[in-house]
Amino acid sequence: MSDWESVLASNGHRITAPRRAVMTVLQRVDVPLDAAAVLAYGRKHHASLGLVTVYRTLNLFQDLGLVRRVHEKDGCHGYALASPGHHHTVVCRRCGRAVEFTGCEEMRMLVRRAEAETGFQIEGHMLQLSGLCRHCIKEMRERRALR
Amino acid sequence: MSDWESVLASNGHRITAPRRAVMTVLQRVDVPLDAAAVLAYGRKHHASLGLVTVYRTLNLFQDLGLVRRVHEKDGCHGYALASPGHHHTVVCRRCGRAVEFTGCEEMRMLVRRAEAETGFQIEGHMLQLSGLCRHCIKEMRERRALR
DNA sequence: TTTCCTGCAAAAGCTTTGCACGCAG
DNA sequence: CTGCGTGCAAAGCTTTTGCAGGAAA
Repeated sequence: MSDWESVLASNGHRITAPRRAVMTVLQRVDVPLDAAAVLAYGRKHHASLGLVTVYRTLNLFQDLGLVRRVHEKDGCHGYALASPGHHHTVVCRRCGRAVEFTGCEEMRMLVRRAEAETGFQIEGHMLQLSGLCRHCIKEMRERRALR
Repeated sequence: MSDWESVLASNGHRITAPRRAVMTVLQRVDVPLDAAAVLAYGRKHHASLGLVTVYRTLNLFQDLGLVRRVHEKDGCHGYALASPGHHHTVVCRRCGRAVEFTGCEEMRMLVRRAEAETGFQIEGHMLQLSGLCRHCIKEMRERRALR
């Protein structure tokens, strides 16, 4: 039984074909997908998959912490696999690839300053970096070389 | 002519009553508001304000950098006034108040590490802190004292 | 006067609900 | 066997588009 399956089972949820299909899609694609995209890819694994089930499954997975919403400048409805625990996302501005990384000790000073400046008692943060992924850096370099 | 009015004017947009109403609302409230909320408050300043105009105005203001979308765990459709330039938001998890603060020199090390770990060439970031505002800290302290 | 802007109505998306059937446990 | 999970249809929301009248510059 894989990791996510035991999370489901131990919370009293069943392992079903649609849920497997959704999880497979998210595991194989590292770009955040919206519900419609999960449906499209998911049907390759479970032909009768329905959009409603995709929504319900994504919501369930999100509640269980298996999946995470990725916020983009516009329309923040992307879902991506979530590694357990606190972590951050790096999104490629060109192709949309999203990679996670952990650790944020470096932010301690910043948080302290923000508390002093705003009077807030800070408990958490959401950090998302954006830039170009390895792949796109290479492609842009090659394209430039052609000229 | 106030600051935001010159931004509009210099970009070839007109200063109108609905736009003034929307801007007034955002200037007076420091909680991120969605379109419906802007409409409700805005009607106190311009009774005939319509929802469609609110959407169009918020989109325009966003394009001009006058207004900024605030992302929340669920439903990221809050709009708040944006100070010019790069800055971050601190949101109160209890009352929703949002305050901005600037500066992120402290993140340089983190960004460097993320680049090394992910292979991305990082260009920007979106940071949002959450916690309790001064106001809510006080209220919770008082409530606890009552028991 | 000339456009741009507005508000209404309607369309277009996106997400959730209701319900009967089917399958996991 | 039981009852959770599924898929369809339809409802519910949020956001955008089309259009004619009205106001800013």
